[in-house]
Amino acid sequence: MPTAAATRSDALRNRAKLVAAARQLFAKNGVEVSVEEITRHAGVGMGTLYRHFPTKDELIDAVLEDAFDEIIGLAEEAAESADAWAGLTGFFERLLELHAQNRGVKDIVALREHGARRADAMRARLRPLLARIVERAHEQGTLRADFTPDDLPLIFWTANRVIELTHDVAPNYWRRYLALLLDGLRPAAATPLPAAPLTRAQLTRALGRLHR
Amino acid sequence: MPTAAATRSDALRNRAKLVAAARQLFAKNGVEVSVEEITRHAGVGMGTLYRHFPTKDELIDAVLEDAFDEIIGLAEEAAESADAWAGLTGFFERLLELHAQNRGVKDIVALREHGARRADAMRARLRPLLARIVERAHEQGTLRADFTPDDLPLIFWTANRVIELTHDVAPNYWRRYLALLLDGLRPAAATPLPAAPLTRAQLTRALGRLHR
DNA sequence: CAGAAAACGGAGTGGTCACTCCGTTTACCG
DNA sequence: CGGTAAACGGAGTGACCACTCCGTTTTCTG
Repeated sequence: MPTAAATRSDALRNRAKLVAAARQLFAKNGVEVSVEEITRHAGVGMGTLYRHFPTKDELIDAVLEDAFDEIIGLAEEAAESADAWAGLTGFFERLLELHAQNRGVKDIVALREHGARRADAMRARLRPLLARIVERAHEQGTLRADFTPDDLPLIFWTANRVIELTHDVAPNYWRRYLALLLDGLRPAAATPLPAAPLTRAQLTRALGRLHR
Repeated sequence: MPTAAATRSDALRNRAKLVAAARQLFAKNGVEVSVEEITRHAGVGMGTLYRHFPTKDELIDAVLEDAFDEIIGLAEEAAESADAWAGLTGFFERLLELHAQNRGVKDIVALREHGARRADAMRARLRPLLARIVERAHEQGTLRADFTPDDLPLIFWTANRVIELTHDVAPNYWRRYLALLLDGLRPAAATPLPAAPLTRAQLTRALGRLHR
């Protein structure tokens, strides 16, 4: 009776070393660090990396799994908040703090089609949570009525840009940007908007552009 | 009496062909088109390009000269507007329209240190004009008091990001974003901001990050 | 403890890019 | 025209990237 071959101990060890090295490097420099640098940090060869992960994106996916969970947690917490506006703004503050201290996070939303199983799953779980917060904020009259859940990526995209540009130089400047933008989302500030929100299909296609 | 050698006619012609080809390609695809593609479109060899322009950035600089002038023109027009708020918002609308139809424009602010003589000059001319508009809007009470001229790049940076991501898919979506953000800049919308504006030095360093 | 299967490492491949070098062609002057 | 300096073109260079291939080493099993 042929037992399904158990994974060898060195294989397990090396996989763990790779993930640990990648986690550290992604946090410091974003996912664009070269695979060569990752293997060097992990003390293994290129072949080892590509035996464990068919592609760099798959490694990214594996490394960012924790971050996925953390983000989902933030959204669940936000959805439970009695004050929907506070929940929404708090969610963005936390999410962007995460990005500010871990540059890998910014790419979570953006992983390429292929190695993005977990990222897709995360987005799918996130969507209804955020939709509910927006809906409840509308009901509570604390969010302008013409703002839709599909406008949310706008906040993430643009604040990420601010973080990328200013984090090394003024690590809290993004908070100023976020405050300015949020002030425009209050019902009292609303003036008629000149263009429609994105459709789901448009949003998906825009997501594809996130990679350079 | 040795006359200073007059430039040969073919050299002049080829230089013009290069600039024309680059202008067209930059507008359609942004400045990241390869030099090989530029020479192919111009119908000249690589050597010819690099005899006329010591570096790709110098070529970019030459090509975007017109756009520089156009932007300065927009700012002057805005500075003359009696209603400073209308001038400011109009300026950004026009500037971003320019970007939406000419992808090269987005890089104007960002040219690398070296081949950026003209870009630097443009920024230097732009700064006092924009500072005046902001000041007058403050006087007229149409812009929140805690918004400074050094916060203006925020609008450009973030709106550019929206254009890059959505232009092919929803060419006017950036207008929606701009409207949301501007609604946050009105005095009535203002809540206290959690972080200071960038200093001039910080701004300069952040500019350096614009190139990926 | 032996030998087969599994895992390893890292030089090598193929792609892209900006930029260079030099044999060939062209324009201009007398 | 004819000779010469200027300008030309494009294959080649080197740097970087993700990814592959295969001779060598390690682990585990009987």
